[in-house]
Amino acid sequence: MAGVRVVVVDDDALVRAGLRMILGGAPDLEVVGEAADGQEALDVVARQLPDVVLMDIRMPRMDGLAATRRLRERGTTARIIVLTTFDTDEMVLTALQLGAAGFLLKDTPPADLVVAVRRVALGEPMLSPSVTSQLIAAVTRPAEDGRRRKARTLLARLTDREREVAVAVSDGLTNTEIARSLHLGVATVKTHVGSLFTKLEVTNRVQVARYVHDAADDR
Amino acid sequence: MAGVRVVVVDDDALVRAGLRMILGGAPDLEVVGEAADGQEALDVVARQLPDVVLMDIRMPRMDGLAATRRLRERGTTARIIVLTTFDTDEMVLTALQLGAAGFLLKDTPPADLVVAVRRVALGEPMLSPSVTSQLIAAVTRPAEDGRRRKARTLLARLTDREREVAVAVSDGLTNTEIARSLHLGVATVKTHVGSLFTKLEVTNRVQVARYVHDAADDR
DNA sequence: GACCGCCTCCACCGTCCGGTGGAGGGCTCA
DNA sequence: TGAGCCCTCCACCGGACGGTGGAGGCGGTC
Repeated sequence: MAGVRVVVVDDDALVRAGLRMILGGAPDLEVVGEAADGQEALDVVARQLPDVVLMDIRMPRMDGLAATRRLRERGTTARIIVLTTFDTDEMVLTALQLGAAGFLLKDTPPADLVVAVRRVALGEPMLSPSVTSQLIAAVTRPAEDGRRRKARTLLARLTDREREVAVAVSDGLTNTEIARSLHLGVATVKTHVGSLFTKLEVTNRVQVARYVHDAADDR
Repeated sequence: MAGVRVVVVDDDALVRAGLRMILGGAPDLEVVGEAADGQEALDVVARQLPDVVLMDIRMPRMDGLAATRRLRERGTTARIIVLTTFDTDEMVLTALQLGAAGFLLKDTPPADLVVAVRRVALGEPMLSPSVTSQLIAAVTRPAEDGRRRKARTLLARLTDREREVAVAVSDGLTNTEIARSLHLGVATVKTHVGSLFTKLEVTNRVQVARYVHDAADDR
């Protein structure tokens, strides 16, 4: 198969040279371009259409995150690996939300860097261990959990039909609207809603909505 | 340095044998115990005090997730790698919340498996690429955001009093209860609620609750 | 001082909601 | 073949909700 075409973006010429040397050592990788800031990066990527972009964050003119956003907006097919010295929570989440496929620290061993480029080129993600840890921490977040778990367990006790009705209720539909949307009689809907009140131990539909939101609510 | 002591937990003897062979091939790894279900795992881990536990999920008697929870509750120092064939969203999150240090699919190449055990022994996390992807997806979630922003801006347009009422409404209080809790007449509450409907462009209080939840909702 | 927005409250009225007590059919499982 | 659960639907009723059109006071601003 053809080699993986890589563009290196970093404001430090030494870093670029280092990366070029590391990646050049792998026969299946080819550095097809360099850029010293985000602005240049946009041009080079547009010209070279690389498979992978190694993108520093801290750069003059346009930083790596902004450049990543721009590239994504332009519908680039290049996978972007953000490469930086620091890994603040903010940055990691932002970068991933902007569509970065990888997030590596600059202390990544050369061999791992090569592996990362290959993997990302194949569409797999690649994160440094500490970044993975942050992600886990962000996802785990035991907060709220009490209420959320309670909501989940209570909702789990509902029958399928009741759960459908509960969701409809929490969407703000009236009984009549729910009946229409589920192809039921209004009386049936009322029965289900009544069961919801009993099972969830609430007295009105807003509280049902609370449960549904708590249970679903993101994390 | 001393070798990494590993316990293998899987109900399939063939799988255990395979893992033993793979890990045994690495001079710095040593399989010091096996278990065929979660219950056994607790015993073996207590006796061997391994550095790393490779834990299958689907097992009779006690599954891997329950065993992981138990081990953590007992304050084990062993790092646990969950090893499974499937990676449903639920499982991944649950496992990580229970304190698993790794989550690998059973199709992980032997070499990667060895690397994973070493890394986890050092306290680093190790996830299969597809698991990492799920995590990123869970964290990214660009959805909601639009709705959330909209909710925030609309709520910002409310007067202070209206916002108080909106919150009360979203807590599931009736107009009468809101009146009592804010020391107002019921008529006043009704007026405010009416304004809420107009300003938020909704027709009932459940939808008001949605806005409040969307705007406040955690992250 | 006149205007304007916010807060407070009132009356009226139709609709929807929530509570109660049913009934019949389908399903599974003992 | 019952018993038990779920789903479907009915009737009745009081109270809560939602819509409309007000009124008065209070604090700003032009």
